[in-house]
Amino acid sequence: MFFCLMKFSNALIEWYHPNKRDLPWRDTKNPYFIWISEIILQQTRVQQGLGYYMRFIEAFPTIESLANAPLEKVLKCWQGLGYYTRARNIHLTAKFVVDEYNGVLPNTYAGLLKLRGIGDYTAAAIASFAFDEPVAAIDGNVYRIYARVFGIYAPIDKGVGKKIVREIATAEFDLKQPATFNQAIMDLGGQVCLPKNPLCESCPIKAICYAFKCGEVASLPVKALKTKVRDRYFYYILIRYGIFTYISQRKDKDIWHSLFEFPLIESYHALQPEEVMLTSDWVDICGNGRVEVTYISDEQKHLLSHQHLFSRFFIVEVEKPSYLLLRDYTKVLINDMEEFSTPRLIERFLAAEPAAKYFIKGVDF
DNA sequence: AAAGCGGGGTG
DNA sequence: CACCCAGCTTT
Repeated sequence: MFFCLMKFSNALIEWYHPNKRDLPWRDTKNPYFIWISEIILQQTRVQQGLGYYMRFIEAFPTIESLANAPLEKVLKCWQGLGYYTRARNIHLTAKFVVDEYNGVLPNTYAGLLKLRGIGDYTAAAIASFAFDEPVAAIDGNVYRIYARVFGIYAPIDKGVGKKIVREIATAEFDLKQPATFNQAIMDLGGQVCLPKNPLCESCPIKAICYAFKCGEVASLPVKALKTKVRDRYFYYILIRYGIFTYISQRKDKDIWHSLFEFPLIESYHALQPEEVMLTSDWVDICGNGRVEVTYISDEQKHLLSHQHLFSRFFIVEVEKPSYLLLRDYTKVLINDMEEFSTPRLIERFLAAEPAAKYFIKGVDF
């Protein structure tokens, strides 16, 4: 048994040294950089996170610079990455650490775990990478690898399966090289033990892998939870009031918390453009004065993992802003829109030809 | 324990 | 189309 336990780590780390990915957050022991990288990489592929990481530490090279920045600047840096609560929490925690801990991040798993936005995995990752604390970091890769290697059929997205994997991960963990072991097993998951069509022939631990030996690779790991997808219909009103438009910031308990958007009419079933323009919301937003609709976009389909959004953009010139716009929305220069963090859906429309022609530059009549 | 939260890559 | 990604927080 002991022999078997040692073999896992040895084979893994022997594979890792010549095959490790060269990633910028691996060149440092700076806890701040490692923390930022781990938050960015939550539910995010390394390839997608790389550019964001480089831009983020360029914009906020120290925890103090992050703490002192306005939230809007942090969100703008996060634009397009998704799970925007991460950006809010990273900012909250930076301020907290600067105020309460003199700018020094906790140097233990237990201390890190108390911070907002840092859960079990992230605390273990930072503690092992930055401080060499011997604690197993268990992410999606690790669940998959142990479920396959040890033939765990308990769903890894439920309590029992997680508990079993945690026990195995603790037993297999290499106490002598915490950082290397955690990096190595995640690299194996990211490069070899892939969710679909894993490269088993190139795997350093295929000889001890239950799933490989029993032909169960495609059936493991087991997942129980299904995310159900909801349809929503978004109709955005891009007001043109001279060189100004109106925007608002999204509330919590919904998608895109804290991001900026145009006045929105939401429906739970599809509406034709004419129907949108007959709603009371339309009247409230556009007012009773002279209104000219200069552009109506095609329906844009925007897919989130848990919602399907069907949306349309209306560009509307108004003579004077409605009471609702004055009361509930912020007047901004159209040319300043790029300063605000917006959902990808809006970012894309603003970057497209119709917006430039009908909204940003205006219409010649 | 389960649901909610983005966006993009991949087969 | 479904599934998944260096998960966390709230309910």
